[in-house]
Amino acid sequence: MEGSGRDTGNALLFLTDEQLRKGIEAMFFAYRGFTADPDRILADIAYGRAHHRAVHFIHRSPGTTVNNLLAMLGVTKQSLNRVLRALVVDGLVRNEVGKRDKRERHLYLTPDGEALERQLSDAQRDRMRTAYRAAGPEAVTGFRQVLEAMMDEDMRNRYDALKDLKG
Amino acid sequence: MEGSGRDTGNALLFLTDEQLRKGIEAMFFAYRGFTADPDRILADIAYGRAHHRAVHFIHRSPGTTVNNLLAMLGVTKQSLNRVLRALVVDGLVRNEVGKRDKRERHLYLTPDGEALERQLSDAQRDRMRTAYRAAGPEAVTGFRQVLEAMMDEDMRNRYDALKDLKG
DNA sequence: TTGGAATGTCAACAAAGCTGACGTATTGTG
DNA sequence: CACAATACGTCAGCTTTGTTGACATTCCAA
Repeated sequence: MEGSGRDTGNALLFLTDEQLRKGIEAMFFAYRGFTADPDRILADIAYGRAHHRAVHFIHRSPGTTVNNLLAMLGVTKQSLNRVLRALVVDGLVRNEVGKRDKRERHLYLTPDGEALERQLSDAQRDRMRTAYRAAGPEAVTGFRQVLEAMMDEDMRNRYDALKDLKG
Repeated sequence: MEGSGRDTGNALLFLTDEQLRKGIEAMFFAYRGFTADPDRILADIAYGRAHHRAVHFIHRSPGTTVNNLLAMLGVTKQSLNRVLRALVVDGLVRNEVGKRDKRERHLYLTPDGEALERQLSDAQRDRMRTAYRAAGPEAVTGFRQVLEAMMDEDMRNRYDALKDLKG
């Protein structure tokens, strides 16, 4: 129960149930905002969040396989397949048989797919940028620290794997 | 383009697309963790996240009306009604006709409902506490600042309205 | 008092998750 | 080589949770 040292008795006041509850509610309402802008765009073209996620991660790692994507998203292949099929039919995703291993299908965004990805991520980044700017660099560091500490072990692994790509 | 003053040219490096993308992905994976523990509990009793949200907000403002709850959750009344009906049938929520306005139904958790709420929020708070402790008080402040800046106007109003209840 | 607004319920449907089963092509192994 | 394992796709059917539309009840104000 002894804190960082220089503080006396109330060093852990930020861990009270009240503070934690506020964090929980902030997380709930903020996530709404986080998805609101892409959701609006997607609704117009009869797509949903599942399509957004697929497009996002294919953009992040072009040539990824269906299995990789499955592991990223944490859904069943049946669920992903439904979404992926629509994206391929609509010409947003290209589906290439593996050269080394012909069982694998490598996924790429078509130019149209890239355009949609940009539209979606621009909207989401705009909101993020506004929030970051309002809060300032130190706040952003804390924001990221708490989020990373909140992830499950395997989620953090997926998150870290993405960082290695370009970050 | 001139920043806080003491920084020179790269004061806004935290606003690069790369940084924003990391924030977006952190938000995605962290939200998974955020809901994971309650989801596990709920799956055992054949409930979902919608039930959790209803129970949470009824607990927060006992006696609230269906309309209040609707505004909080941002779903249609038909969607909420289904969830609410199940909770009432199962004896977790009590449904009281308004005294002043008989059109309104005031919602309260029964003792069983309170017990479930405690079980769910304990699980969620535990994860939050662990994350908060790992990140430290300054990080938590930043975390909350960014989240609040990320909310839509009306979401922030709802969030603020809850803060006023107990502070 | 009567018509409109507010509140809540019932019915039907859609998106997106799930399980289970099965088929097919390909790869790796005993 | 024969056979098991892997990667992917698909069909069928179910659940949760969102949506619209139609409708009953209640309140309030013109």
